[in-house]
Amino acid sequence: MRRKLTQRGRERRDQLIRCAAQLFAERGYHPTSVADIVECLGVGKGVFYWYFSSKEELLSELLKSSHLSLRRRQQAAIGDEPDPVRRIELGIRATLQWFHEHRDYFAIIQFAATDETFAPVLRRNREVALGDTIRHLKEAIVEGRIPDSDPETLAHAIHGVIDQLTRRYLLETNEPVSRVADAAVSFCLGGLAGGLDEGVSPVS
Amino acid sequence: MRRKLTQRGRERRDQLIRCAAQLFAERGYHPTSVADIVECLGVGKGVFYWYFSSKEELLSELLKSSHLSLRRRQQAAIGDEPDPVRRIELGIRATLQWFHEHRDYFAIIQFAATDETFAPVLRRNREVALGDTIRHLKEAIVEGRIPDSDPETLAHAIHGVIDQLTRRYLLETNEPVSRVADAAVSFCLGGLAGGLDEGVSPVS
Amino acid sequence: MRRKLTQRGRERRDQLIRCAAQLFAERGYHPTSVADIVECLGVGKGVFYWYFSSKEELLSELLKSSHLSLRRRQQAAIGDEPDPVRRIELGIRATLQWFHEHRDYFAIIQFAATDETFAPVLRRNREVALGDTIRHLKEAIVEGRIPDSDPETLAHAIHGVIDQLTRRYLLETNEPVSRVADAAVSFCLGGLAGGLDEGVSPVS
Amino acid sequence: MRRKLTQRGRERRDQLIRCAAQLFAERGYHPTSVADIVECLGVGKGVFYWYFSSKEELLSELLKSSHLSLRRRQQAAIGDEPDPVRRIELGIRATLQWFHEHRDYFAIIQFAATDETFAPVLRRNREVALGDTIRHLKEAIVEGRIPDSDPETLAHAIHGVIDQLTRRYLLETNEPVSRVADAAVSFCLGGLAGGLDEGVSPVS
DNA sequence: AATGAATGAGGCTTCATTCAT
DNA sequence: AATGAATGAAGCCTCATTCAT
Repeated sequence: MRRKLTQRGRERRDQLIRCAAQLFAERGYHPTSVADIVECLGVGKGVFYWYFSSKEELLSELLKSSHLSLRRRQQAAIGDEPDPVRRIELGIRATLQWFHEHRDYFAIIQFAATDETFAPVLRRNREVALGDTIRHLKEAIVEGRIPDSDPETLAHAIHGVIDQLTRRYLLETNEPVSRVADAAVSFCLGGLAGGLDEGVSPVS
Repeated sequence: MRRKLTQRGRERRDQLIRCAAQLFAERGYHPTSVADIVECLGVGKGVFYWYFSSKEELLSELLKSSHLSLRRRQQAAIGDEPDPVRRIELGIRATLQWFHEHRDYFAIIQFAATDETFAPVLRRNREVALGDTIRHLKEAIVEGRIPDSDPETLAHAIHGVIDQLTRRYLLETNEPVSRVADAAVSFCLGGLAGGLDEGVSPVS
Repeated sequence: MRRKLTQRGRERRDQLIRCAAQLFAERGYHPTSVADIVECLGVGKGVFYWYFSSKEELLSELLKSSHLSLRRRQQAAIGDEPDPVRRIELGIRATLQWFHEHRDYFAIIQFAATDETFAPVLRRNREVALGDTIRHLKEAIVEGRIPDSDPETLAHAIHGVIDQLTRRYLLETNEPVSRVADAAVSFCLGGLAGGLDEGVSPVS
Repeated sequence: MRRKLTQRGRERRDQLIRCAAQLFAERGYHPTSVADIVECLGVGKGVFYWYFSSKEELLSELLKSSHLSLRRRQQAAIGDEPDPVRRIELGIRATLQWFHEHRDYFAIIQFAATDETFAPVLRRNREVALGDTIRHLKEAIVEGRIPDSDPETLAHAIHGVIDQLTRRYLLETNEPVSRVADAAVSFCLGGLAGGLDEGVSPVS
């Protein structure tokens, strides 16, 4: 399937992914037909199968590229910040910001997670994402910034908080990102006891 | 669609829900056909539509009844515990225990959350679940047990942690429930700083 | 299938026919299910098959009994009127009156006429109805009251006029029966040239 | 559903309508399945839904196009005949001739008239057909060719005669068209009193 | 007489995918 | 690269009918 695409070709491909993302987000993956996708671009069905070998492949590609995009954003936000706890905080904020700008992807990822077909891609994505967080956590533990406990579990917990707050406050209601980010950071760093802990100042 | 059902009828209905739950969990809602469901019971297709007006209705009923079951478990676990923070902890542990025993439901709920069709039911379920948690949180704040911050947000964060740890350690790997529960409780009460905080002892 | 029915049995049977007639008229024969029919009576499906061996049989019975009812009305209206032309007129008026009171049957008969399954019953009914009209016509020709032409054709034409005017003015609009009857009689007796011909006075 | 069709496409569409017409006429609308229709063309089931959005739509289209065809025939037959009574006669003859050549459509229209679903299309068709007849009748009344009475009612009566005689003599028996047409014209112009009225000679 | 339950063929429609042009 | 057309398996659901009680 790997094709060498011309400039125009790459654009078409992206258009297809974008259209699909919107439709998948609105109606779900299964209820969206290939016909819907190409119709939304006003082209024939052949176009779809020129760029993707199947509907599944399209979603897989979408998942991969969106994850790449999110990760780039996180890395840009973190830069070369030396403090690992601060890096975690910056990562959380960047993630929320990214989801705020790409609401469509949230529902799609959520769905893909329920379908064995896409498990491999998602598994890989999550491995990477967790790896990033775990790296920071380990360093923080080594530096004595946070108590010594299982970093993998902590990473999962952090991602859980982000997921839930994203869903609720970025998608359902329309809270400003910074407020949600403050809450997420606060909870992750201090739990119920946290509040806006002084020791961990918000991004200034 | 409300029908007067005989004893036998009610049993059949439950069998259908159970079969469906298993198949939905294994393959997903859309990929599971009504034919699959009745075949798994060895009955004719008409049986399905005698008890449910559509596949959608079956899932809605499933979501409602599983939520009821989970909530009963939580209430039983909490009993008349006077300490609100302790009630939260007991709720978290009961929830994890329940999901451990009803792994099937997790994936199904996860999927339903991605499909607008089931939004109404899930919304109601979540409203109730959050309401329970929020009640404890408010009391805890009043009693000065935890700092004064938005209880709704805290409740969401707690649920997010539970979700994620459930998915990871109860479904994917096979951690003992108590260990996962300890981690969840610890993170929720103390965040990254938490560890197994002394002030909040695990269920003994 | 012929069963000896108790008094109560005969009533149930009639109730079923009446319910069915109403539903058939509203939605059509095929789109009305046996389930609909028994539900409209609030009884189980067994009842239906106790009185009728099939849905087809019900419609056949309905067609037979309604035809009988119409014919009785015509005979009552005609009484022992000696003038054959007048008898035709009285028959036309009685027919319109009957359809006015049994609008439901019109659509049903109309439908049955399009389905080979019911052709035999309808054929018989029509044979009888035509026979009645033809008898009057022949007598009228013999008596020189109307010119000598094919009475069968004339009978068909008369029935066509009645059909059409019934459909239009008794079912779609809500003209008073007498007015429609006047028009039908006038057209049948005098054609376009007719008007309200003096020689043939309306029922007084 | 409007699609841009190629030449080949338009042909397929017509083939489908023709096949359907034949089957509907033979077995009736409901008893004919989409599967029957495509099988009769030897194509896949998808083809049907490429050209029509539903079985209902197919019948509606069929009703519209057949009505158009009949009307064209009538207009061609009437030409620029100046005498309105003569125009009516020519119209009657053309109609009978058309039905003689398109027997299939008669049963279908008859059925459609019994199903509320198709009422809108048929209503429109009939409105048009009646309008044509009424126009001639009004002119005839103005010119004093026929007595002053309600033209709408007269038009209905005429159509009723045509219907009935068509059904009987063109479909059930196999009378020559001209003889049936003579009878229809005669009855419409002169009623029972008519006979083959001298004043209105048959088409010569 | 009557009921709730069950049957299973068959109906309409969708849709991922392929193909000729 | 792209299109309109075609495929046909499969999906959801209906329904006349039968059966055990």
